[in-house]
Amino acid sequence: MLEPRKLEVLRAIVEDFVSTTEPVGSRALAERHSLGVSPATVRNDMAALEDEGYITHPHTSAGRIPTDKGYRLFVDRLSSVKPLSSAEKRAIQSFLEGAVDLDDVVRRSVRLLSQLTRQVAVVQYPSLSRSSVRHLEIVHLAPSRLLLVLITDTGRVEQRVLELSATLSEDDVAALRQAFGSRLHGARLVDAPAALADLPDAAPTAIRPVLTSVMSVVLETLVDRPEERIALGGTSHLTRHVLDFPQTLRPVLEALEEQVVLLKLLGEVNDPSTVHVKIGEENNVEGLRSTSVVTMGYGPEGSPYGGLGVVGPTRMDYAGNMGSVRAVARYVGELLAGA
Amino acid sequence: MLEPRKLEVLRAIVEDFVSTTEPVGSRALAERHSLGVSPATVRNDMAALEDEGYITHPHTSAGRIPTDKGYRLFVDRLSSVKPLSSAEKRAIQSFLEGAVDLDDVVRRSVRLLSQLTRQVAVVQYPSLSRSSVRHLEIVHLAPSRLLLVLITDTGRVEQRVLELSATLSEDDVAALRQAFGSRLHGARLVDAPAALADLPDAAPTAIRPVLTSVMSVVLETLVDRPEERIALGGTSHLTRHVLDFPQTLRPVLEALEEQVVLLKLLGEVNDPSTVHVKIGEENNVEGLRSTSVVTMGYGPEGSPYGGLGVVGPTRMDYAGNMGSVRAVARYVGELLAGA
DNA sequence: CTTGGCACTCGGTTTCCCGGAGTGCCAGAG
DNA sequence: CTCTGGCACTCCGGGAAACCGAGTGCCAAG
Repeated sequence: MLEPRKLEVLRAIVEDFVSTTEPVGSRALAERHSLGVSPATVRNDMAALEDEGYITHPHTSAGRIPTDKGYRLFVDRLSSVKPLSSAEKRAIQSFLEGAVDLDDVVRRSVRLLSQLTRQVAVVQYPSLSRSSVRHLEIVHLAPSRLLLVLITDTGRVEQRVLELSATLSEDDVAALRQAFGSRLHGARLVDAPAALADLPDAAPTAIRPVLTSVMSVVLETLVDRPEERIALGGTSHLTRHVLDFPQTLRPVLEALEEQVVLLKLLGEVNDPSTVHVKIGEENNVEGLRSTSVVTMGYGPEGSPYGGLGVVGPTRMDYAGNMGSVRAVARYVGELLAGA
Repeated sequence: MLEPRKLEVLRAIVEDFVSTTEPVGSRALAERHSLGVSPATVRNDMAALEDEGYITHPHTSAGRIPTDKGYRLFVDRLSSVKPLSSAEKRAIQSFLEGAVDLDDVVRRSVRLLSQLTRQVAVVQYPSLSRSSVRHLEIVHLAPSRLLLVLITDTGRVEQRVLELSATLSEDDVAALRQAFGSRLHGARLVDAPAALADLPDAAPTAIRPVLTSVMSVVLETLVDRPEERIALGGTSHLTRHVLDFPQTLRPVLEALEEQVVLLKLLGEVNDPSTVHVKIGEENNVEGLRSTSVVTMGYGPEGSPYGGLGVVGPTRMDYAGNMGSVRAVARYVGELLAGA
């Protein structure tokens, strides 16, 4: 069942099919890969592989193509992540370093990934909930109007305007600024509620009512609205694979337009230690059942900022795409950590 | 050449073709539209319309389809913008009002437009260069590190971190804040250079070097980087029209991925007084030559915030799409003006 | 100017046929 | 027991031929 030659045959089938898009037959296979055996022998192995579910027939008199299970085995045991050339690495680095702000980093990453892999690229903005507060600014727009600006360590900025029932003096605002600033600075967003717990009691009674209403908005912004954003690019690459998507690419495009779906995709496994691959039916997302998804988290291990990856036909260059995803994830992680 | 009946025939052809996607013949046309004449007469008119370039033949024995020129005439003279139902209007309003910040407004507009029109929707973020400063905040992150946060009247936020060679005291920062704040508050971004012109001279010599370097970054952020952003959605609708795009939809998707292209599209005519339509070859953008684009500016007349619109096959429901685009543009304009 | 009639064109569909690629199986050799 | 060559069989894909029908252009008459 795991005889080396059969594995070798499977590898050959995957490689040939990925590069030619055509079902591969025993003769061609025996010729192109120096397996040292005759087509007939290959046929026997193929039959066995088919019995075990690694490959199929589109129809009787056609060559074989890998099944999802076949790809899975290929990814797990037969291929390794392909490192990028040093030229590519340099290109990535310099392209990413040209970014002026977080938005730019994300946009560039998307472009980079989709160009490297020639697939659809997906990049999640650094998650709010896992970041910490670099700065919380409270701006006094008008007597009863405040603007909160939250800046995280990953460069993300969130802002909120809030209308108060009372009017405030500059001193009041300064007091608020001080109260929140001292408690939140450097704190992780998830820890915000704890950090602020004693605030109402500690504050001067005069501003207490205002303070609590500001506090609720602050907490809401920091914690309750883990509104995650996603950037997407390279969808035109999908059209190259029209043949690969039986029911046309409609459902795929639809799925990709759903932020929620993408978040689920990247959220399921976004640990920055290794690349993850979901193949075909393994995807829990209806509509992406005919695609494969290669993802990886970026940022510090254990508390990643977010995830990124590519989506393409199951017939994809796994080794290469995994290499690109890994490389980009690492650079983005470093870049944001250093920012 | 402009006899009413011939125009009527053209209208009928456009309407039928748009709704059926099939070349329309003289018989069907005479039946379905009560023109009061026989198919033979219609044929004569059709021949004339063809001579004048408003319609064509895909092949000898097929019905007629409108040319770009035909659609143009149709849009200009034969159809009027279709107002939305009041239910639709209410839906738009309530959906847009639910937005919590600018990003959300834009995202919702895209979604709204693409759902209303069932086409690809494009929305430009409020242009920086045409907005004015609501607030410029200078935050003292570290002794020699400042964070600038610019908030415009349309709710857009831009931020920049800058490293200084000198270290600053809190008082210095307060002075900077005061210097910039007083001059910029409420100023239009384009007027920023003028507003700041006298600043170096007026400032205390102590902070002058710092001030000029801050100033250059401020100006760069405000003026030199009119980096416009675009949101896009509904691309899956394109797949419905695979038939309409001869060379597959590849080039269309590619064009849509280019921010620059989209900006050009929306930039060319984004005045908020009327809806604009570009049909097929009228588009200067290679790759969108087989599509039509319906656009409109939003915001105050004369100084719009930005533009929005939809992109679809030339065979589209012009009246309906124009109505939707206009309605959304108006609501978005009002919403941002009131913010 | 409009209309009915009519011959003609031509694309789309269906049917049929054939070649070729590829398989599965078997019997013999190592 | 494994590998190999041989061989019959399957079946897709493409090309040719035939057919159908929608639609046109034109003409002669109302």
